[in-house]
Amino acid sequence: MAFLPVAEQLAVIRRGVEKIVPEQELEQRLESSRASGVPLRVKYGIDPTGIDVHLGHTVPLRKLRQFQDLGHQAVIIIGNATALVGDPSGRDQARSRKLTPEDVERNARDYLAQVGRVVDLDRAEVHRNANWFGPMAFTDLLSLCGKVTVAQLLTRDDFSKRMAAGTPIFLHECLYPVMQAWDSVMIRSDIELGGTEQLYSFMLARDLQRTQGLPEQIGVMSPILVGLDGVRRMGKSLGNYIGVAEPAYDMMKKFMQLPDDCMRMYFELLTTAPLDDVGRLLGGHPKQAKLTLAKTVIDEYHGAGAGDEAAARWQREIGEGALPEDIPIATIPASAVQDGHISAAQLLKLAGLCASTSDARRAIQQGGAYIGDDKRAIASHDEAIPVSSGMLIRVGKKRICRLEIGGG
RNA sequence: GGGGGUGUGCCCGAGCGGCCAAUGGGGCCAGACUGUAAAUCUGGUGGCUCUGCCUUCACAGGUUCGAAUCCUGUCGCCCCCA
Repeated sequence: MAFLPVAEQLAVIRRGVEKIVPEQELEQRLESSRASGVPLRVKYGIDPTGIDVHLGHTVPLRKLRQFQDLGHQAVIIIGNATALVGDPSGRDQARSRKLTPEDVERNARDYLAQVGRVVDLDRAEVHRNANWFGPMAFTDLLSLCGKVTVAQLLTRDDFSKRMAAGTPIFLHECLYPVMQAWDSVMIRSDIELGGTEQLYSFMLARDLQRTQGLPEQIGVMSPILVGLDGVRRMGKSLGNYIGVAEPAYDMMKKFMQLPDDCMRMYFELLTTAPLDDVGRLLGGHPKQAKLTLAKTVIDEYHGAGAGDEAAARWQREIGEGALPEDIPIATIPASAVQDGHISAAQLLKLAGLCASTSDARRAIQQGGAYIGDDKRAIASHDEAIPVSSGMLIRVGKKRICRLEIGGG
């Protein structure tokens, strides 16, 4: 296939990209690729530790797809070697559940299935880095380490910060960037995609590629997508993410809770809407803009029309306070009911709306617990509530269930 | 190998023998307001058979009428020396 003129390619590539290093080389590389008709090899790697792909991951993934659509070769690295050692950033979790090779492989497959929603896997190369790290002898590893100095490692932002803060840095974590860089050597990447925090690893890859007599890769770095809290990066452990596999309505609810300030970034990184249009939209009512944002992204993952449908439901249930479509059923044992009554705090706890009776007492005391379709507030924790199957119980705005009185 | 620090509730961080279920901040929850945004205000944030009782301050022992606070040991982390 013929490549688009370089200027047009650059326009696509630059959108939503924070940093390209080295900037000038990208244009040259695109020129020579177009002249020779050889696609560039565009690398994106991830460790299959967790399995929920969220919108934060899709930022570089979308970029990868864009490169594919421009006719370049996507190369996905599954870090199944690195994943086995344990994720350096989540130390507590890494310790509590050690991943087995089987876990990692299952995660990898699961992960690829989700990635397929963004990237065209039929046109992508997929490599597992255990293929080259597995057979590597210890002496090979040593010689690889011989190419990197500790001072270099410490220039990394996160390491130096942790040094300063006195938090532990484990030796194997130091090897992470080295391994990642070696991946680039092995697959001969021309371009690597990732977040800006990857700068160090990307540059290290250039060093290693140079020593191996290979062309040096260019880093194309996306900004970090902030999560739903609008402050920290989107991440699974922070619980502030929207997963690509989530139901449309769940996505909708989460989008509508997004702080207004984040909308521009989300539009730029998660949609292809022309930025001029986005600017106009953001000039209007923020709620309208947010709806548009949500619908655009939801349509992408759930098909055209899914966004409108989710938005309509949101308007009904949240905007107008109608009852949710899917109210969970909470079963409480008949033995807990006496003469058709049960004490309020017990009820909330047994129904699973409150974690403990103490918690339930607090909720009631603060006027946040309601019963019945008319949302009557419960007055006191020891109030005897007449219960029957089918009655509604709620705590706050989000916790709701329908009661079912079971046997036993 | 030696020496010195440090370990508190979801997180950060006070407390350093009784008045400590433990100050403060963040987060989170509930109420008001609202666009289930932000900002703001109020209250809450170990458990229970709740005017009281029980279990918490790395872990295990000990000293005391009484310990998160003192002692001993174990473990983790940090720093310095070799």
